[in-house]
Amino acid sequence: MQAVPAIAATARKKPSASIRPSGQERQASIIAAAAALFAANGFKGTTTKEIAKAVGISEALLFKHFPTKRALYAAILKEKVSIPELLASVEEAAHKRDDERVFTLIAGHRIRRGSDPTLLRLLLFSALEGHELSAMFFRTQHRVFYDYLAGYIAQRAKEGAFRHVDPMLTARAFTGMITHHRLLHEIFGVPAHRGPEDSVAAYVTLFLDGLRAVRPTRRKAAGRGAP
Amino acid sequence: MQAVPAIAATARKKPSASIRPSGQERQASIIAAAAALFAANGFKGTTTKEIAKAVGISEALLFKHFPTKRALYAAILKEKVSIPELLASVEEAAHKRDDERVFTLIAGHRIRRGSDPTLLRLLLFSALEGHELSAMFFRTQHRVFYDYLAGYIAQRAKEGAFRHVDPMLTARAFTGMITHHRLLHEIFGVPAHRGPEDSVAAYVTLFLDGLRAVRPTRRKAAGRGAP
DNA sequence: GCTCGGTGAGTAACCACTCACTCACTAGGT
DNA sequence: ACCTAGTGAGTGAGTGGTTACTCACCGAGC
Repeated sequence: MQAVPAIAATARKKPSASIRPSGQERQASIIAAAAALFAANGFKGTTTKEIAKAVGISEALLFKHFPTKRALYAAILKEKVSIPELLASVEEAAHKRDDERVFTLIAGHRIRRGSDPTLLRLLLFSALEGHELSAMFFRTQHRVFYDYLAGYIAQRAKEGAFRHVDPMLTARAFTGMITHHRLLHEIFGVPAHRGPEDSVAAYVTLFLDGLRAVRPTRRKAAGRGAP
Repeated sequence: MQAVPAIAATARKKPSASIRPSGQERQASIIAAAAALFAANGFKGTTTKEIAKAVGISEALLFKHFPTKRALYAAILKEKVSIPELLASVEEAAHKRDDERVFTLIAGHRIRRGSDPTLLRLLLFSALEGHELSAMFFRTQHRVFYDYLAGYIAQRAKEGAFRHVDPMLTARAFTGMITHHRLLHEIFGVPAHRGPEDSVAAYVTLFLDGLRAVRPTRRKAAGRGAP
């Protein structure tokens, strides 16, 4: 719904001192404006006329840069959706067996990703609308992310530091804890309960303590009374 | 994308023994067919022509039953999205302080909800596309669900059974653990790791142990070696 | 003078929605 | 028993507006 007037303003027709932007500059400004619109309204909900207006150019020029609407959409997804660069620092922490740091790094990364509403909406829309690139992204993301975390959990369990849990289930559970909060807020409009970053420590502590806990002796119904 | 031929078949023109369906029956069959299409392709991605074809009637008749496409969509959301009936059994378990049962009931309910792809997609699409009813649903859902769970966690912490955690954060974390798994599978096409129901126990154990754990003595980097 | 950034004015297809109309059946008067 | 007026289910053939995309044509700078 929301337009992107800031971008359009940089490209207005000025009869005097006309610094005509190069093809690449134009392409970048088109992608920026279109990404915002696609994120807000989805692929079907966005018209090429709207995009052209937001950039400040004619529809015809839009089709000089991208042969079809779908090609523009694909270019945006390809640009926005990149494999994260977090693995180096995580691997270092993992080598040191610094569980807190491993989980904190991963949680922080997820929160940062989830806090970009444009990216979040773009990804959800593309998945729901069944765009091929979205499926590919998740396959890749899955490999570098969930598989790594699951592997770490399995290793720590073997070393006796964690309880014996299902590693992949646990990796997904941890990720879900983080992203659900962001999803509720960014997509469903539920008010944010805390600042995104200062909840990381709380999540990590809660989760790690669960992983490390020695199973308590079965004490069913410990303590009685109305809630 | 997928048509609903079964429904259409019941309403074909048969010169002999023509049992014309009543208005209410028609209305129900329209809602069923349209819900499947809206869930698959979203509001903007579904045409009234497609819906009429799926039901097996003319477009004109569709507009005799629902004044606009939007009204049909609203009727579907209103029907599909109902407040869950789970609170009675949960309250009983909560009164008995049966933590396992409280969390298991809630987890099971979330999984059952999340396992209906039509409902899940309908809800996500409507939230992304900004339909008013979706926001309302989540406000209601939030009250009866998250608030209750957070209240229970706070109470149990006060009684000394749980550690002192942020109750709302913890309630959302638990819910997120459950739904993320379903989201990955149903929306993003990540293969299911386990059957949905048999992961409940694993989640609950992991989470409850985290809540009950006595904070372990700080032991940074316990155990070394390559992963 | 030729390329490149840029456009106004289209076009065919598609969209939600309308209209004038048919058909099968029923209730009631005669 | 028969006519008839009414009713509700149902439709073919549109309507005006919108959509993605095209094309012939500019004007400025190298």
